[in-house]
Order: sequence, then C-alpha cells, then structure tokens
Amino acid sequence: MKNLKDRVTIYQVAQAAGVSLATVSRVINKADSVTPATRKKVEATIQSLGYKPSGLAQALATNRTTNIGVIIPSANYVYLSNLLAGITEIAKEKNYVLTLFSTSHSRDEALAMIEKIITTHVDGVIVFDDQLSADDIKKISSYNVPAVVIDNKISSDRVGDILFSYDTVLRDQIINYYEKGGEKPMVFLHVHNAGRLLSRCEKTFIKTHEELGRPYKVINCNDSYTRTYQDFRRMFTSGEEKTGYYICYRDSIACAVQNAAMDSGLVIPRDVEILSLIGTKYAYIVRPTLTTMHIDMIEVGKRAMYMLTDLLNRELVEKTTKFEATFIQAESTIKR
Amino acid sequence: MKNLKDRVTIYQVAQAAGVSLATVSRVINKADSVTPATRKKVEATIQSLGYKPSGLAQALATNRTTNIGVIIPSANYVYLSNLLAGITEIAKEKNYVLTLFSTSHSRDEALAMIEKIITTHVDGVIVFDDQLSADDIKKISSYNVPAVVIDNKISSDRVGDILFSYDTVLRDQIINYYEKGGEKPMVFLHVHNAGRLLSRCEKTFIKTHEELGRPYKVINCNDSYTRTYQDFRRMFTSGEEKTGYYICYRDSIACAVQNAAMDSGLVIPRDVEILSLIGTKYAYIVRPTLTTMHIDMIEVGKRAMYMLTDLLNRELVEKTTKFEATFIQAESTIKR
DNA sequence: TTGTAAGCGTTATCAG
DNA sequence: CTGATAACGCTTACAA
Repeated sequence: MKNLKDRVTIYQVAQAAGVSLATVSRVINKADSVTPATRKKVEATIQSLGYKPSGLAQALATNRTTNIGVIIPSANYVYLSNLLAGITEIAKEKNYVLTLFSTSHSRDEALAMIEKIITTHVDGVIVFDDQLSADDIKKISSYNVPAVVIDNKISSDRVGDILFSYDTVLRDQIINYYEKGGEKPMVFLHVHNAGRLLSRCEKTFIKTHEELGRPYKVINCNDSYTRTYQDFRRMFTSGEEKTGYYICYRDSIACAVQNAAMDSGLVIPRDVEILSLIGTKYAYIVRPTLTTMHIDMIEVGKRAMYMLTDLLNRELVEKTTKFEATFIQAESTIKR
Repeated sequence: MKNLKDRVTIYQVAQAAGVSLATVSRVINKADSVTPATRKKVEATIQSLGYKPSGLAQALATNRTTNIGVIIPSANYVYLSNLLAGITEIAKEKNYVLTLFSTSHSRDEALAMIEKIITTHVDGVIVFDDQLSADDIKKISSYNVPAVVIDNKISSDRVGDILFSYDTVLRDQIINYYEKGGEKPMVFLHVHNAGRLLSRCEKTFIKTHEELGRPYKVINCNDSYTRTYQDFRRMFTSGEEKTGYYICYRDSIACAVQNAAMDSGLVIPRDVEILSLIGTKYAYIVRPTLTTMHIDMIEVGKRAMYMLTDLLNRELVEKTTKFEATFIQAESTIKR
C-alpha cells in the first residue's frame, strides 16, 4: 500500500513514458496535438502506474474546481432532500461535484459558511438559506463566485434567483373559502424562525383576512411533529377549540394537527380542515390525504443547477425563474 | 467587483503589511511564534484587503483538504437523508466539509465515482452504496484515503465499518409470529436491486421459514409508492389475495400496501398485517402506525463520521460498529 | 521572531 | 508535435 507521499504524479508518468510532463498533461486533457503513438504510450503508463491527476493542482493552475457549493439549512426536511436530489441529478449530468455547506439558524455560522465558500474555491453556489441576506450573496459574488439563490429576490450580474409564489394561490384559496361559505375559523400556524417563505404566507394570510374584514387567528407552534401533536391533542381535548381550518408549514406539521384531531375524536374535514403549505409525496401517502400548496422541489433543484451552469458559461439570459404553487385538493379539506 | 485574477493572495497581504508571506502564513495558521504586534498588523491588513486563504493552495501544500467524501446512492429516501443529516452534524462539529458523490445503480458510474474520489483529494470517505465492492474500497484506500463503510463488512487497516443487524430480530419475529398462532401467510416484498440489506432480510426470511417448515411467499414489487399501491390495489380487489402479513423494505412501500388494503375495504391489522423494515419517523405519522424494525440512521451517520475522524487521527480502536435493529410494535400488526 | 526558498502537482506559454 | 519553464497560492524547513 502506497503512503501519502507516494501519490503518482504527472512527472513520474512522464519519466516512465519517456516524455515530458507537458505531453502527459496534453494526453490527460485530450489535446489533439499528440501523436497517436505517444498518446498510446502515455495512456498505457498512466494505466500501469495507476495515475490519477490531482484535482487540487489542476484547480490551482486553471482556477476551476468543478465544484459547486450548496448552501442549505441542516434541517432534515423532505422537501430539502428533494431539492438536493434535483440539484444532484443535474450536477452529475454536467459533471460537477457538490460540496455541502449546511447552516443552522445562527447568523454567525452563516457568516462562517460564506468564509468557507471562498476558501473552498467552488465554481459557483446554490443558496437556499434564509440566514443569508442580499449583502451576503453580494459578498460571495464579489469573490467572483456566481450564485443561484432560491427564495430570495436578488438577481444581479452573476446571480440568478428562483422565486416561489405561494402568495396568489393562498390568497385565492382564502377568498374562495369564505365566498363558498367556509365557516370554520381560519388558523395560521406560526413557526418561529421557519424562514421567509412561511413569513410571507403568514403576511398574505393576515392581509387577506384584514381586507375581507374576517377574523383570523395565528398560533405559535413548534417545528416538530411530536411537540405539535401533543400541543394540539391537548387543545382539541381540552375543549378550547374543536373546529378550525388550519394552515400548516409542511406535511409533518399538518399530520401532527390532523392526527391530533382524529385521535381526539374529531372528523376530518368535517370538524377540522387542514392545509399543508409545502406538500411532498407524504401528503398523498397519509390518510386522510392532505390538501397542499405544491411546488415540486426536485424541479426547483434541477432548474437551479441548470441556471448555475448557464451562469458559469455566461449564457444565462433569464435571471429569474418563478415557481407558482399549485393548490392540490385532497381529503383534509372540504372541496368548495 | 474584482475579477478572478484579482483574488487577494498571501503575497499581497505580506506586502501591504510590510512582512514576508511566511509571517502571514503563520498568522493565519495561528502559529505562536508571532509577536502580538505584527500579528495585529497582519490581521488588520487581512481584514482590510478581504483576504481569504486559498484552500486549494493550502491543500496542495499540506496534503490535507478537510474534505470528506460521502458516497451514497442518489435515491431520494428519507432514511438516506437522515444518514446524511447525521454525518453533516458531526462533520460540522469537526470542521470538515462534505463532498457528495452520488451513485446510481450502474456499476460503471460507481467506478467513475471512485476515480473522482481520488482526483478530488478527499481526506476520507463514508460509503453507503451497494454498488461498491470490497475491492473498490480497497482501491480507494490504496490511495491512502481512509474509509468508513456502512452495511458492508470490510474493515481493515484504514477502513472501519458499520454493520446493521436486522437478521436476528427479523428471525425472532417470524418465529414468534408462528408460535403465537399467526395464521396469515407471510409475504416478503422483493424489490429488484434494492441492495444488500434487503437481500439479507429476504434470505433470513426464507431460511427461517424453511427451518420451520412453513410455507411462505416472495413477490416482486416496484420501488415506488404509486406503482406498489396500484399493484396491491389490484391484487386486493381482484380477490387473489385478501389476507397476509407483508414485509416491506421501507415506509413508503409499507404505506402503499397498507393504503391499498384499506382502500380495498380490508382492515389493518385484522385482515392484513404490515411490517416496514427500515422505519423512519413516517412510521408513526401515518395511520395506522407502522410496525417497524428500526435503526436510527441519524445515529448511524454520526457514528460513521466519528469513526472516520478517529481513523484520520489514527486512533480508531474499534473498527466495527454494529447497529442492532429494534422491533417496534405499532398498529399495523397484531401484538402477539 | 522573521525571512528565504524549495516544494505541492498541475496548466500554459513559448521555443524548438 | 514536443519540451522547458514560469505561474497558481500556500506551507515549511532552514537561515538569519
């Protein structure tokens, strides 16, 4: 077994093949200016020595790493892994490797991350993290790292963005609900620190209600299935609240409310209706199936990666992509 | 905005601070042999110039990248993202960055991946991929890249492994089932190409039945919720099969069977019982809750990363960790 | 404590 | 078509 210092270098290959290292370099870079004969010879010695070029040295020399940084919160949500899956698929297709920068909810850590981004020499980044402000992105791109930012409107020279539009469809649904005689009190589940997307939805929720002059309710909930389940179980049995139309951040939370309601003897959707904002495939796996506002995060991931490669090739024309959420009627709400 | 060639280098910092680049290097590496005064001065210019060391150059010079490669199949399963979450958490704690190498079910691609591993200069890898054989791992470690391999018994000098033990608990449950008078036919859902873990379970399933002299059934199923749901819906309504104890690979598949049964008017667990082999949190979110064989993949991820750092520090004593699955009784099977 | 200079493994520019 | 040789940005003996 070779030890670290034994890494076969281009120089050793050159020597063994009886050519200069420049020639070897040409061979591994598939330059055309090499005689088939010498190419053959070099390739053979590469094989026999088990030589693999050092990406590090190549990157240092070329200023390209073929590495893409992905900045996402470390939260272990299904929609995040969907996003990642989408990015991964295209990255592979385009021959990029992904480096993961996962942030927590701390601002400091986010800053440390951008520090790392720079030192790591990624060719570009995909950012889906609410901790990073427009300024942070600007800082990143000031180091000439193109970025595609998800759920944050900050496109610029070398920054593309992908926007989600939940607002319209949410508003429409709320209006429709009341128009069609919806009578349960509408309740928005506020989750602390759950990011811009949820905040925007909450704002839309409140604004729409105020426009309509309808009463509404916002209650805090914990961003965990178990806690939320327990809280609602208590609520539903204590008799405080026996009915309602609950708008939840994501499937787990929606399930928590739904299960709590059912386990308290309430009937979905007769007594309690539930809407999950970020629907994943679990929305149609659970029973009753969950009505959701759906955006295909795998598609978002793919698109992000496509935009980034375009950006890298300096041929991104449309710097902004909008994903409109679609309302998917299922069993957890009454069809109106 | 600076362009690529404008990256501030250690040399520029040195010049601006009026010291040699060696001193700057010492400062950024927190060497103690630097006068507080000069350190101050250097740090100031680092700030004002916005200098960030090049990880590439550092890595090239030191032969350490602080990058860990993670090789996992690209399949978008919850238990995989749990694993990744675990790895991520500890990687961050230990100040490593993760590079993702996702493989498909093709052997060629797997080989291309190991090629990439080498050129990428990762300090170590965590492997959870059934496409990679012991030889492949050996190849990786012949390039002096320590590895922690999950679900594959191949520990060696610089390779640690994490093993799952589903076999005993599965066997015990099967035996117990019949001892306590279980009468439904037991059916194992075979998924093509779903990896070693499932194959081992299948083997245990068959072997146990043959030992007991009990009839059993293995049926093929598709590794997707929708397809499996449809197939079983058809089966349950066509009357071929109205009852059974189904052993499924993971939660989604188990849900498919469970939902198909319920939607066909069958009652869980009276008519149909269901066991999910790899249980995730969705097992207790869906209703009826799923009986599972559970291994906490987040813990597995954490442990893998811990083992790897130990390996990197050459202080890993216990090269093998075993995770024993625990049987979790829930509503989808009858308690016996 | 600080500076000088030789690597680290490539690519790329020139000559030949 | 091929070979020297200078970058790329940093670390690290060795000297001063």
